[in-house]
Amino acid sequence: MGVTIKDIAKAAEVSYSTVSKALRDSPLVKEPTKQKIIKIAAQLGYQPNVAARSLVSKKSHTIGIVWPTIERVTHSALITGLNKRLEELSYTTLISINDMEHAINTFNRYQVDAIVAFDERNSQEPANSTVPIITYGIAHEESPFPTVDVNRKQAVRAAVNYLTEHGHEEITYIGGMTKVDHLQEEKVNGFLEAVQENGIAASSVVIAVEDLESYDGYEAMKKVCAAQAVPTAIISGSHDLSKGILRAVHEKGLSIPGDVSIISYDNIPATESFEVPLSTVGVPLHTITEKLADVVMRLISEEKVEQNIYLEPELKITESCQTRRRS
Amino acid sequence: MGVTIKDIAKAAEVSYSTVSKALRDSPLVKEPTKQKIIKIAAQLGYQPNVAARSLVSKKSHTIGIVWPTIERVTHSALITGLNKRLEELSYTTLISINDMEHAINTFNRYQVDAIVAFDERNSQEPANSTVPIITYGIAHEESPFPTVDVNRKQAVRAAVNYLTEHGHEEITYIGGMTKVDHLQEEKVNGFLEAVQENGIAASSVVIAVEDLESYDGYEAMKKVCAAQAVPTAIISGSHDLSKGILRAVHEKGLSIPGDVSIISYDNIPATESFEVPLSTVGVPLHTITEKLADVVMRLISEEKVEQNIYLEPELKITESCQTRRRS
DNA sequence: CGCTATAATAACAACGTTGTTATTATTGTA
DNA sequence: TACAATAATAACAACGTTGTTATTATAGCG
Repeated sequence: MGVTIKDIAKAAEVSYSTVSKALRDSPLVKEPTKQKIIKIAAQLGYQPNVAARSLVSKKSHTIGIVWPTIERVTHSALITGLNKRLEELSYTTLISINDMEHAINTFNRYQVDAIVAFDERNSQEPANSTVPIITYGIAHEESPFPTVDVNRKQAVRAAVNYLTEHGHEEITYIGGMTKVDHLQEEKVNGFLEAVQENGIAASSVVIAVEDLESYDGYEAMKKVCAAQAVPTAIISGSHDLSKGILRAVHEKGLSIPGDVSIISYDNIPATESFEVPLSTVGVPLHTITEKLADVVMRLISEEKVEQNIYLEPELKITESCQTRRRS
Repeated sequence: MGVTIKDIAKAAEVSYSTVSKALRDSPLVKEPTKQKIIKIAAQLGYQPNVAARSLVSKKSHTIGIVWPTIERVTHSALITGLNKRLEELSYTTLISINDMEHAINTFNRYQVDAIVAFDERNSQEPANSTVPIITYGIAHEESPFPTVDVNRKQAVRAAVNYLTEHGHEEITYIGGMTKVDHLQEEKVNGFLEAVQENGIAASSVVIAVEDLESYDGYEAMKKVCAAQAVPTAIISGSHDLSKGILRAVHEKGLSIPGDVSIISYDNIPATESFEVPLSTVGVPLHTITEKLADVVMRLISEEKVEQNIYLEPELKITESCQTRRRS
């Protein structure tokens, strides 16, 4: 029951090949004819059949996204953003929440033009995909695919450096520490390296949290407050953790930044809606999606792409930080 | 560079139409020939081209899911489950995180066989889709589409009834109450109706929470504990809220079910991993996805489908509830 | 052995679109 | 006015697959 170019051709009293050209805005069609055809197409509610189109063009104008961990909220905003950006570039996204191999099979059938994989454990085997694949996560040389990587280590280092330069000598990092999640591990490593280099390793602490939920931050911060020596600055490993940390600070009656300065790692916007607008360090979400879409487009047009693409984090300081007098 | 049936035909020295039949397991092909073709197809890593297939069959074997609110975690498990079920039925899902209208246009181009909409505010206008649409949410007669609805009101009523029958006379409901979210409102209404009918309206309380996160439950429960008269039973509006409620109870040193009985609304599994396995009332996730997939299949094969399909909740009582002696 | 009935395979048209080639209409120029 | 050059449109093939029809190979039987 779908409207095809043949229906339009009949209505406009031209051949269907003329309709095809008119709708693709070809200069081979006279302007008035073109206008007439476009108008009729709109009236009939014509939607081009992607199957037919991709069959002949060998392009589907579709990007596959592998996202096996749909429950992880952190990535949701990322995918939403990427999807929006790709729509702007008139690509459609096909999201698969299966494992890599299964997803690639599906995507091959659909002849997607490229695949973006959010699978953390980027598989070592080259996974026989006929189309370019790009992964988001931790870059390493052996990866068979180009990778876009947020430089998390650098981000946390920047936060530590900033705080040290502003007189802080007791800094506590609250975040995930499981070896499994490399993304979290990188941040911790950045912290440890930086405090070492700045000579404040002795007075610096890492508090490991179970999960990255708001409540975990809350509990961790309560622990921190209970200790005899409260640090002068906190670095939080994620946006959600920061929410909990703020609650704990609030309950304890401490002031920010009077008693404690806080910098939160994140790449989500919306940190401004907090009671205290948080200082943050990380790559803006917009930058990541922009870059991912950009690389995908380059891969599709078969341009060369660097193996590892690092995005540099930005340090955004607000009133949640203040300079510390040496005591 | 993709492998087509013609490549297989050449390798197997048969015509391509024979290959097509062999791969679709047609009885028109002799068994040994069939086996040979299937083997070669596997060797070459053949994946049928969906574009070509759907062009000729007018079926895409693809289901579109409209999910504009990708950030809502609650639905994630639902979509993951639905996706898995549809895969079993050899359908692929196309998830769109755009608004209904935009999504329908995309889906029309892709010739999806049906659309499942998780958009809460199910639009009144019939949205000119050429394929059947089914919505998940609150059923009402005017909706232009068939709707699968969890009977939330009934669920909470069942919880209240159970508790009343077991001697509880002071019950508190903790949950969302904004008029905007009908899904939450229904539960509250169920509670209010039931306490009224059971004649315990005077001693029953509704605590409204801002959001449905774990922390909101925690805060609400702390408020409850602080009051002079602690209720003998709590009904929680969601799985996440329950997590926070349990923390608060734990902190306060109350025992479950000794001091307070708890029933949690939810349809997510994994409540068993809690310290105290919670009593729950709701429709099992599995039942919902099963039903949704079932209805979708019926719609595709053009069978008649009821306008509103109600799923009856199940009350699952564990050791988090106990009978209360009248004081 | 020769013929028909049937099994097995091959050839072909169609799905809706695009790019190329062929045809027809229009214009410019001597 | 006649003829080429060019503009506009139409016709056609192809993309990879499926369902239908046509052809060829095999078996059954008198």
